[in-house]
Amino acid sequence: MITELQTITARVLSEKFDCPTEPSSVAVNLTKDDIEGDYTIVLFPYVKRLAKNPIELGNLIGADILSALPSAKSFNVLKGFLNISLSDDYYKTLLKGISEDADYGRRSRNGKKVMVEFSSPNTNKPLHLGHIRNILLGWSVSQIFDEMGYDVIKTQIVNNRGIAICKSMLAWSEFGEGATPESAGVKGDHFIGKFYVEFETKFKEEYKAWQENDAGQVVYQESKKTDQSQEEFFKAYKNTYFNTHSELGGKSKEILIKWENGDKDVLAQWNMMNDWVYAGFNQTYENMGVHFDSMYYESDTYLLGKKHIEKGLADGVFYKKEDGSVWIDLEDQKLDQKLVLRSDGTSVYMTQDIGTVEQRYEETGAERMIYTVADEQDYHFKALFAIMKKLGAPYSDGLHHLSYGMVDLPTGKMKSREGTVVDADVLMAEVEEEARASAGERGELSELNEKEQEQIIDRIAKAALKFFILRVTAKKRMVFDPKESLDMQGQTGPYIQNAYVRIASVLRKQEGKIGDHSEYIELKEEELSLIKELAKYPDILESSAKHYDPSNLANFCYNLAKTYHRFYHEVRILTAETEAAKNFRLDLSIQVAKVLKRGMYLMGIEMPERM
RNA sequence: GGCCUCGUAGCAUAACUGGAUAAUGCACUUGACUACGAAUCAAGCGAUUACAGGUUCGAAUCCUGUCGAGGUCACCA
Repeated sequence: MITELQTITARVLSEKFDCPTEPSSVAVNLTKDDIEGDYTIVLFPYVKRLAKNPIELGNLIGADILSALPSAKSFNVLKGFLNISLSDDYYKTLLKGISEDADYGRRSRNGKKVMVEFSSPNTNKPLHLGHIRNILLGWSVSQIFDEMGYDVIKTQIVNNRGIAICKSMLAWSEFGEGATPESAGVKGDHFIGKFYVEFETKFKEEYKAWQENDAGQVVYQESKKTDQSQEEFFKAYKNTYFNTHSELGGKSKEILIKWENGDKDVLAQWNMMNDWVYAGFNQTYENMGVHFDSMYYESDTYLLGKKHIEKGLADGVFYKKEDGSVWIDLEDQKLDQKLVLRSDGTSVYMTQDIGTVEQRYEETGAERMIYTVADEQDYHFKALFAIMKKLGAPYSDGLHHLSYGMVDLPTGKMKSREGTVVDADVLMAEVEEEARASAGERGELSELNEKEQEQIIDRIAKAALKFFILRVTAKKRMVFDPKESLDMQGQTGPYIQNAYVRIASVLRKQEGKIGDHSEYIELKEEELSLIKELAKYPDILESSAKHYDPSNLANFCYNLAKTYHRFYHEVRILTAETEAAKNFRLDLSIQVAKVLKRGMYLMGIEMPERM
């Protein structure tokens, strides 16, 4: 419809006013709610160019549109805006189209592959609120791309190596007394996380004791800067202490070296402990309703990329310093000089990422790759993509960093050191408890068996949590109030589910097939609004994919549900004035339910049939 | 300090990506269950879109400056 209006307007302007205009340059918007009309053409640009009265110009164009476009019913001109109203018949046809399309909004397969990376946890800590946002975004964007016709490969890279995991291993060996997640009755990831924390605690004690004894004091007196307090000095010295003096630090580094040398015992312990963690993660993923198509482990990828460095050196993309380290100059992109290989020839983070991208492209042929990573890494990905472009990677334009803002608590930032991290499992359990309580109060589920009740409660709880997070524009930093995520009323996931449940309930009471409604001609305001809302859906999907942002879709689902709730209050369905009206409203309700269910599904939210 | 984000009612978020009188929810005040499900609906209260300039017919949105918040500037990942 928009293109038709653009074409006609451009033609009128070109032919009648000798004002050549590109159809695509004509601004056509949906008319504001409180103004009569459906589509609005913005006339200001032409008013100026033609030095014409906007009302006059609008009337002329409007008249032409009316005669050229059968579905146009009337028009009005307000200031420089030409508002076109479309006929009820047009909207009935629109509904018919939606009704006949079982996969409304879904595009046919385009044969292109896109790889979406998300979650990407460390194996020494359980998942937390930040991961939840990451996972929901990654999952949802994956689903939306799938809906847009892509073949999507959902993947994650697990950071399962390095000094951090060695700390957990050491703590387990020293203080674990052979315990396992099973014997302790703790989920594997939490079990390991506990040992990581224990390491840090013991290390802190050790460091503190050292500071107070002679050895520490000597170092302080010898190495301090002038005017540096003891406290400041030791804070800054912590890493050096870990690397040079600490017994615990030495032991964990020893483990790391053994790991790198392929020591059998160390690898066995590492495998065992990682398996515990993976099992824990998988439980959380399952609870969140997500899964992955492929996995990458840093232990496999951390050496990748070196050969690309060599090739880049040969091609003159990189340069070598005297000490043997390899760099790239990105100053032409307003980025800095960036290290890509250490002087001892070992990899850095960037080396590894270069290697991993190349590997993924070789393995899958994906021409687009989306990295779901928090915005603190904006710089890193800018640099990575710039490097890939300079290396001449054919897919470099298809690389995208799905950067999202950190999640803050009402009390401020989440800090693991201060114990203010919101654990993913704990949070989900809390929301579930709240959903159970409200369901219990309402009593609608009492006739169902326990298993059915639990499934519904689970869906309501997940809807509340997921919608709460996904409705916020991805790149924006957001404040997460755990209390508000427990809300089930107002602008929430359960509100949307409720609209669906109402429809399901009406349909249960309707007996027999829904008949014809072609006789129902004059549509009510509430019915028209619903069709207009439904008609937006394909555009919403497209823009969500274009901007890598499910929040469009989330807000759309809310608006559709809201429009339906209003319709439901204003209009009788099963006891409608005529049979045709009843059939029409049933059809309309079914389409709303269909779109709500699909839209929410794309965000990983399931609809209950009752609640 | 350089670079990158972001400042919208008490709070949390929208605004079709430059369009009309800045929208929604929470909270607060009212009203609507003998009604196809009240996790709902209707009405009210609440904003100089951080501030100051500029561009434009038109700015929350673009440009400049100021103030404020965060991130990042590792031979860590």
